[in-house]
Amino acid sequence: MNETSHKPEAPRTARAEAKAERRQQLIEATIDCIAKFGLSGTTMARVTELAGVSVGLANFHFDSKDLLLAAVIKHLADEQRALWQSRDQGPDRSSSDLLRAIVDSRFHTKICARRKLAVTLAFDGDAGAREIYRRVVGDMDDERLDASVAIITEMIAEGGYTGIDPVETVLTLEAMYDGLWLNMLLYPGEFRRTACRDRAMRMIATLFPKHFDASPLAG
Amino acid sequence: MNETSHKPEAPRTARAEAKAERRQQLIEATIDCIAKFGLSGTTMARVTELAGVSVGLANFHFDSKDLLLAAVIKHLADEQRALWQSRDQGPDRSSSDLLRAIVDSRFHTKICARRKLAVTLAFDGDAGAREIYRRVVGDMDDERLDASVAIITEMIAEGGYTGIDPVETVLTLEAMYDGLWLNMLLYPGEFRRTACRDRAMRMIATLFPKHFDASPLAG
DNA sequence: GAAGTCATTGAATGAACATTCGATGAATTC
DNA sequence: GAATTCATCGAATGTTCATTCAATGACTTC
Repeated sequence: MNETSHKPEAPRTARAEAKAERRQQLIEATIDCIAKFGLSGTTMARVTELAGVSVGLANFHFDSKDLLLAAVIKHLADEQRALWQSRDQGPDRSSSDLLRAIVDSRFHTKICARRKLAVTLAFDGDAGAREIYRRVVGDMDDERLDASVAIITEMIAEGGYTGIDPVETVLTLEAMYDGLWLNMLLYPGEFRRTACRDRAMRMIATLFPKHFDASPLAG
Repeated sequence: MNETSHKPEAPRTARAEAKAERRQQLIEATIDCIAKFGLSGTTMARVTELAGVSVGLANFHFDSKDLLLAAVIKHLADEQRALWQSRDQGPDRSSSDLLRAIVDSRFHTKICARRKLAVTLAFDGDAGAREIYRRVVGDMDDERLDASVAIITEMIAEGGYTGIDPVETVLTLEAMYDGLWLNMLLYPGEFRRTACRDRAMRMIATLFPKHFDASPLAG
């Protein structure tokens, strides 16, 4: 009512607000459904039952199951992007601080919630859904990769490490993060969030001993 | 006919042999189907169409879709186990050789074929299928983990590395292998099998410089 | 407060699904 | 070579799925 913003996403009326909430509610229900039953066990009936609404409503809000799934991915990707970009980027931050911030955002509580890991990896693992997934998430992955490469390039220059290829190193590290995610999902008992984050940092410290005081894995 | 073996799996008649081949053929078709359409897009109709047989036949040989999928997992697991156990374990092999053999078997051509990676990770990613998967594969994972821990424990003793926890290190390395698998599947262009194997070895060399001559990442 | 728009329902629709089964002919046994 | 067991087919069955739609009432606009 009192809002005259140009932003299209700003809800102006009570109805628009309720609509956004409904969409959100359905997205959350879909996340829970995928986490519990897998992508192959996720049906409109189950999703809407979890959300406590009728089957028709989901199609009213998202037009089709595919678009609902795309909205779920987008929601997760937006959350990750927001978390990653909100990291402190002040001009006085050292390269090692920046790298640590990337690791921290990768292993943030919000991101590593079991239900969300389950969804992310479900899309990674399903050939059919992978296409939708990559369209929505690909850009962010590239952004983050570029940022990591820049940071590591700087660290190499600072530390005088020789024989290290920045791109190569970043790809290996990203693979390790992904692998830790997978293991958190598969073996939640042995792979706790903070332990995984520390594991990743320890590996980094071993690679760049001059940037990270103690190298707990090797000393 | 001429065979009087006690082994139940030894085909005695032409019929039994043909039956085993049919089963194998259906398993291969299922692998291709999962790789192409994902677990959620894998139907009995599609599988049997790929195999060029009727729908009824798959149920005749495997009783149900679930049992067919279990047979697929078992087939893949057996292949991995065979490859891993066939590594040279002569008494004169050094600890570093043994560790290298484990990495080699993890990144063997047969294992890293795209269609097989797709299946393995599809089961990892699907909440519903994960249960079947773990029942079949869990044991082998544990075996391999224990073997790795033993090797690394020996390497630590030999090299006098301090502050390294063997279990911790093995879990991190296994996570890295898994992550590299995932990336081979997701980005086959950037992540080639041999490059990934080398990446893993380079990381290991960095951790255990006394056991692996050059440490190509850091020197 | 009247007119119009929007959110919601649940039953209806038709496609796709896993599984069953009788029929058929080929391989095996005696 | 007759009897029997087995592998294969494809149509039939009953279920579950995503999607549609007419009906309803609540909210918004004027």
